[in-house]
Amino acid sequence: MKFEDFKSKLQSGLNNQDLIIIIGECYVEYIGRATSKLPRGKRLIIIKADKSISIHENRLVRPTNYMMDSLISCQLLEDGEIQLLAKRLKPKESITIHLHEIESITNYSLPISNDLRLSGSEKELNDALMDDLSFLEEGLRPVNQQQVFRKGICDIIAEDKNGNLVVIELKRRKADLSCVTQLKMYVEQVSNLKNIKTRGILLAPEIRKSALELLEGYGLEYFSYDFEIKERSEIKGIGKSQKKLFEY
Amino acid sequence: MKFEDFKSKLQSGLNNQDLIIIIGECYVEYIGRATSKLPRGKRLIIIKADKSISIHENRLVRPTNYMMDSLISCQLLEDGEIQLLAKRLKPKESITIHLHEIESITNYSLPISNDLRLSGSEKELNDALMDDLSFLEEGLRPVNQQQVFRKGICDIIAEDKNGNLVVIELKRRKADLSCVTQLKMYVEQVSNLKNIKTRGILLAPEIRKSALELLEGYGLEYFSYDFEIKERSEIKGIGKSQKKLFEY
DNA sequence: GCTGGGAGAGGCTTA
DNA sequence: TAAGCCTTTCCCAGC
Repeated sequence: MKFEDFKSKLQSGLNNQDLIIIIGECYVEYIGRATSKLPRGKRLIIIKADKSISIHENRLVRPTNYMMDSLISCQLLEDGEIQLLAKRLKPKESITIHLHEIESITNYSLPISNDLRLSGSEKELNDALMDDLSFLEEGLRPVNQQQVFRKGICDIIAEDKNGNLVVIELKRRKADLSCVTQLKMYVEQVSNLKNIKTRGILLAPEIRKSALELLEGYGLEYFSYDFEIKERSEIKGIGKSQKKLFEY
Repeated sequence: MKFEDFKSKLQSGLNNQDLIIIIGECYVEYIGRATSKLPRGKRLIIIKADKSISIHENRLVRPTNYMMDSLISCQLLEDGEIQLLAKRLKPKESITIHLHEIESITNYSLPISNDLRLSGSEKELNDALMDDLSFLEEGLRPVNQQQVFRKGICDIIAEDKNGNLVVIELKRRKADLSCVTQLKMYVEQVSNLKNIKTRGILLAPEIRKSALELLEGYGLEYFSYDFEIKERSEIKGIGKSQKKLFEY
């Protein structure tokens, strides 16, 4: 494909905010947050209306190279090579696509919409949980949701029937070590701040064995729950899997 | 586009492990780890040789819907609607693409390669650091790299000139709260296991203010460093940004 | 297969 | 803009 044809097609697509699909033999270099080289091979290149660019191989969901908010240009080198360039200032990074052969470039007029409607996010579960904490534990009542602390944001802060503060960390998937350390940190923060005995509850559908051990060692509590996703997320039930170890 | 034409083109692409590009007006439903609905609109659909499928809008690098290792099929409903289905068993999930109009379906013969060569990963920095710990602190010598503990994996364990164990957590980007809690956990683990005074050093190019405060509160240490990425990553220098607070 | 953890994480929300 | 954090995280390496 001639450079002039390629360039005008590309310019037209960029101007119209089309979705641009390029198939071609190329060698890709990235320099920025890291560096990478993608040896010569046939690839799919996608340029979208928001100036995001991505280079895909014929496997995996994620692109091998990509950039958001890029400045896109192309140039013809003296030796006849066509280069497609994507640059960005913050962070400073660049993708250089050495196009040895262009099999096709096609522009598609697609709306720049943003209308995926997702159900079952943690936010929804959080709201559902806040509606009624008592089925987690009798006498538990919410004090605050998404409380911002000096260091981090607690999902839920509640008070139990004995007047203890309870920090609740909600997860929508199997809890791992990081969930436990996260909760631990919040409990420490709240405890220090309020200078009051504070419990910590990790609420997740499942928990990894090592995470449960760590949690128990910290004197925190774990509750399991099931959730069903319909129009709005519903929490089906709470299973108390673990009793508090230390009464301090 | 006629269903039979679409179906045969799709089948051919799947059989040949082509990269398949579909542009069409569609409505997408996802049920699985969450649920989502993507209202009718023109979208890009990519099917790759490894049976990964993704649906893209004309913005963002990441697809709105996607699935790995999917079983892909298509069917014609009685009312004339063409459906493209992607299913998976573990986790059980499904994408249903209601194709109202097919603008194009194109198969591209692309190799199923996996040859991105990335430099500047944490692994590389780790190796570079292990070559000489002494420029971090005089007398510091490595004991173990990537030590697997019961709960988590330490980046580096070293011994300082006074015989104290030193747990080093290396990050290639700005350290946040989770880096600190992660290091804290390792230090606790090592300290308990070996029953010996253990220091913890967080090594990162930058650190967030709140993370530094938390780290200081825990009696851990932070060192900043610069790195340059060439063929192999090189660590340019170590800056001691923070002195140990507690000598316990 | 599960687990741990990095990623050029991306992307969103709020201070 | 920075911080905090969820994600259908994805993806890989190790066990």
